[in-house]
Amino acid sequence: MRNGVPSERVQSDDEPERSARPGRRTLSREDWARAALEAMREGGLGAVAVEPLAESLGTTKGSFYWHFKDRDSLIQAALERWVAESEELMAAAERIEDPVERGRRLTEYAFTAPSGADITTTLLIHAQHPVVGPILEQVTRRRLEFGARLTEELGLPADAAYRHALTALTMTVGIALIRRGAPQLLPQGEDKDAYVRYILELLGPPMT
Amino acid sequence: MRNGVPSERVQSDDEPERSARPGRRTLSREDWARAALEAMREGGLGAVAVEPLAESLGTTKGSFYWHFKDRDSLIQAALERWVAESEELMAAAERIEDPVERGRRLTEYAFTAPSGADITTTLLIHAQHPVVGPILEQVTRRRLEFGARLTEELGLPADAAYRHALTALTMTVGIALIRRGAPQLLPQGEDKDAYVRYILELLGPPMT
DNA sequence: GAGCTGCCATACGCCACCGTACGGGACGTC
DNA sequence: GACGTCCCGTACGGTGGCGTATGGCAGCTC
Repeated sequence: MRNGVPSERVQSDDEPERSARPGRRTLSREDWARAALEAMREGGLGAVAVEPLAESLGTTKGSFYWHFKDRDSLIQAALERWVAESEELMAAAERIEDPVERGRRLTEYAFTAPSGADITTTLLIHAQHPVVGPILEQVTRRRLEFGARLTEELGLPADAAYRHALTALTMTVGIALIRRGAPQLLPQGEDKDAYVRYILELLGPPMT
Repeated sequence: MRNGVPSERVQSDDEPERSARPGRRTLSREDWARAALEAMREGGLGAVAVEPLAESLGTTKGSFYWHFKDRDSLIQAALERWVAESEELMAAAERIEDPVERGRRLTEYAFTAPSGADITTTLLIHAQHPVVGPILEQVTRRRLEFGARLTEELGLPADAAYRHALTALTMTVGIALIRRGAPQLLPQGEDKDAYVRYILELLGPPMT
């Protein structure tokens, strides 16, 4: 979903308008929310700043304050998109029949996805923010329950399943943070694959 | 004016002067560094801000810029204290004879210490900062080597030992972050003890 | 007791960002 | 072709932080 011109009409041909707003004349609330979420992935919550975002969208604050009450409501809108994405992801996982394969794929995804694919870590960092905190908790709780339920299907009792899901979350978050801040410390190249396998083995078969 | 009497002399008896500067007349560079490190533990790197810190020390920026060139050099000084603390901690651990006991104690400490005891997670968050990044990497690398060496003493080959140390770091960091941002998701009360035991078991006996 | 030095207070300019006020262009509608 | 609505540009004031300039007081030194 690149910024594919949501409600556009003509844009006869090429003029790229030299700004980050290809041929559009007006921006929608969703454009702002999308851009905010993107900025958040790349630069954290601090990058969700009205003026810089306006600049990168090739417009001004005037546009922003037309669509939004204030910065917090932009953050809210961006995070609502994220919530939807998260739900979608879980729904997609649900469509994988074999629970073992399902678990393997999810775990592998968590540890190999491009850094910035998921913003849980970023949000955890800013969980004190009044908008971020509640949404983060809600999403994370749902994910944990999802993971726990999935693990129960593998035959574990409920409490062990929750512990397992929590451990997977912890590892995911920890690795994401280290990858962000000190990637030199993580195994590189071929060692990396071995390390991922090691983690998958550590978390993968919850036969405890 | 009106604040805590900077140039006071006697302070006849015990009154703690209600400001953060009990009976002292002048502040030292070390006072600033100490306060900065403390602020960092509690409020992250952002809390290491000259004017607020001055306020909380009962003084003004004038003092600060007498002792330091700029904010970065304060951060540097604070982190140097942290480096020393870290070395000290490892030296203390070295004094525990039995390697098994040593490992157990270290691991337990890592997962039960009061939140904010170690600022690794905080620093990881701000690892892009030119002063933070290098120091963090240096300290973390030394800790990983320390942990790996310790694990080797338990009989593991070098690569497995490093992986183990890295995993312990990852878990520590992950838990610290979740504890900071969404502690409701972690087991509370009595479940908590069971969870800690679970983690210790997961990491503890590296018999792989 | 004059001066020198160490330490601090205060005021200032600068920057980045937030939010508001208000004006004005573009476009559909009649 | 006037008008209203939608959307945006721009200027302004406010906040919080950084760094600088400069003045001044306290104690010591002689």
